[in-house]
Amino acid sequence: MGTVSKALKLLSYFAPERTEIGLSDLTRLSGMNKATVYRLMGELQESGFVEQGENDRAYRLGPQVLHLAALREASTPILSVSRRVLRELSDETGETTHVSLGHDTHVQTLSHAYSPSHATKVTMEDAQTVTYHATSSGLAILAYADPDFVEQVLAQPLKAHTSMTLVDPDEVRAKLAAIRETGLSDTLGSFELEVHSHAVPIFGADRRAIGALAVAAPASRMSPEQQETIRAALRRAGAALTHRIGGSPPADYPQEITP
Amino acid sequence: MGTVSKALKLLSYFAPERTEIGLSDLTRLSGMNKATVYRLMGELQESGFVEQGENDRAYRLGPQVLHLAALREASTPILSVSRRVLRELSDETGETTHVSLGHDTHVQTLSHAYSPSHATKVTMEDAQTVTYHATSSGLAILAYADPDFVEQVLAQPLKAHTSMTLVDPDEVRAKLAAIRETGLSDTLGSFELEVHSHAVPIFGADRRAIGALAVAAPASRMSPEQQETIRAALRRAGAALTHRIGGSPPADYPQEITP
DNA sequence: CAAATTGGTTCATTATTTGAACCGTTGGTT
DNA sequence: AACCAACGGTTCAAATAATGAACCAATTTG
Repeated sequence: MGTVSKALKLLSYFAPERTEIGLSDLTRLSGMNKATVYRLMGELQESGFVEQGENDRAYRLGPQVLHLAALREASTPILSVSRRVLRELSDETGETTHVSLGHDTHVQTLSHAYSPSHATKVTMEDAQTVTYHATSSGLAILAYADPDFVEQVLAQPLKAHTSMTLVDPDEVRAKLAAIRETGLSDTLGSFELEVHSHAVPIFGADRRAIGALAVAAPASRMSPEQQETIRAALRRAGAALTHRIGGSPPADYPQEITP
Repeated sequence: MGTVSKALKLLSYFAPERTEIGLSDLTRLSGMNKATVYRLMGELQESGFVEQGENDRAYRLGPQVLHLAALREASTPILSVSRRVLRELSDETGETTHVSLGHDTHVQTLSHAYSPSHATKVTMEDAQTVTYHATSSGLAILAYADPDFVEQVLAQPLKAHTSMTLVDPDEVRAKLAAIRETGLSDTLGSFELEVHSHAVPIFGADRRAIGALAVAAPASRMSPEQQETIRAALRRAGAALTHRIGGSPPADYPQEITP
C-alpha cells in the first residue's frame, strides 16, 4: 500500500459517532506506527483535510473536504438533486427516505429525509456506513453491479446483523436475481429488526448502479396497500433521480408501464 | 513536500470551470512527472477520491469526497445551517448572498443564494476560489485572523483584479483596521467592477474567523438606505450563523446595539 | 506521588518514490 | 495511406522519502 493510500485510509476512521480522533487512538485504529500517523496527519492538516482542536489536539475533518464536495456537486449534483427527491418521496410515502452510494466494500448513506406524518419512524444518520448484503439499498446496487464486483463482495464473510440477515452467498445471489425481475429490492428486518425497507438502484451515465434510493418504514405499518404506494413512488422517484443526475438505466432494467 | 501533499495538491487543480482533467493536463498543471501523477491518481482513485471517465479516461472528483463532507457536516454543520441563513438573507436584502471559508492562501465560496426580486443580480458559482485582498469576504476574515497569517498573505504579490483593487499591503492593513472598527467589511468594485459587496466574519469555537458571510449587489442599486438595510441584516445573520455552528466572536468584536 | 498515557521528536535503516525513456493507440493532416 | 503529434500507460536503476524503535516532556490517572 502506497503512502498516499495510508494517509487516505486514516480519514476513513472518522465516522458519525467518532468525529474527533486523537493521535494515539488513530495509531491504535490504523495499526501504523505513531510517528507515521503523526507525519501523515500533519500533511493532511497542511492541505486542510483535517484540523486539530485547540484544547485536546484531537483531529477532525477539515474545511477542504467541503470545498471538494462542492466541486463534485458542480459536476454531478447528486446531493442537491437528491435532497429535493427525498423530500417529495418522504411526503408522498409518509416514511423515512434516504440515498446511499455504493463503495468498494460497503454502502454509505449520503442524505435522508423524515416525514412528519407519523410519530414512530425509522431514524437515520447521514454518512453512515452499512453492508451490501443486509440492506435493501446495498442489494439494489449489487443487483445491477458488475458480476465480478458482486463476487468480490460475497467472498467476504457476510455478517448476520439480525436473525433475518442473508448470510449464505447463494441466498444472496438468488435474492439479486429476484430483484432484477422487478427492478426493486426489499428487506424485512435484515439490517435492523422491525424495519421494512424498499430500494431502487440509481444509475450513472455509464448505465451502472452507483447508488440507491430507499424508503424505510416500521414493519408494523407495512400493509399491502402501503407497500404498493411505496413501490410506485420509489420507482418514479428513482427514475427521476437517475435522470436528473445525467444517468440512465441499463437496457434490461424493468420499466414501469407508464399509464 | 511529502508524497501525500503532492497527491492532495493534484486534487486542488479541479475547479468549477475544470471538473474533468486528463493525465497529460494534470502533468502540465502540476509540473510533476507523468509517471508520478499517474501513480498518485491511481491511489486517489483506489480510495474513491477521484474516478475516471469511461470514454476519455479523464479524472473527476469521486464519491468519497461527498462522504467526508457529510461527515464533516455532522460535526460542524456550517453548510446546511448556512443554506437557511443565506436564503433568509437573500430574501431580506433582495440581493445575492454567499458564504466563504478562509484557506491558506485564498478564499473559497461554499454556497450561495439568489433573490428573485431583481432581474439584474450578481451571479456566482459555488466552490469558486478568490483572493483575500480583493474581496469583502476575504478582508472580513483577515481583519479577525492571526496577525502572522495576515502578514503571510500580504507578503504574496497582490493582484489587481480591477483598477479599484487594493494592491499596496499598507492600504490593506489600513482597511483591515477600519473593518475592525465596525466589524463589517465592504468593497466597491475591487474584485469585479460594478459590484458592491458587504461581508461579516464567521467565527469558530476558538473565536477566530473561519469564514465570511457576504451580500453582493450591483453598485447601481446601492443607495444609502439599501446599504443600511444590508449592514443590519448582515450583522444579524452573521451572528446567527456563528452561533448556530457553535462558534463565538472574540471579545473585541463590535456588537450591534440590540434594540 | 508513581505509573501510565498523552502528543511530539529523533535518526539510522529501509523501502518507496521518482523520472527519462519507451510502448501501443488514437485522431487529425498532408 | 503514410505521417505526426498527443494521448494514457509502463519500465527500472538511481535518488529520495518513509519508517519505526526509542526517547522526551507534559498531563492524567490510580
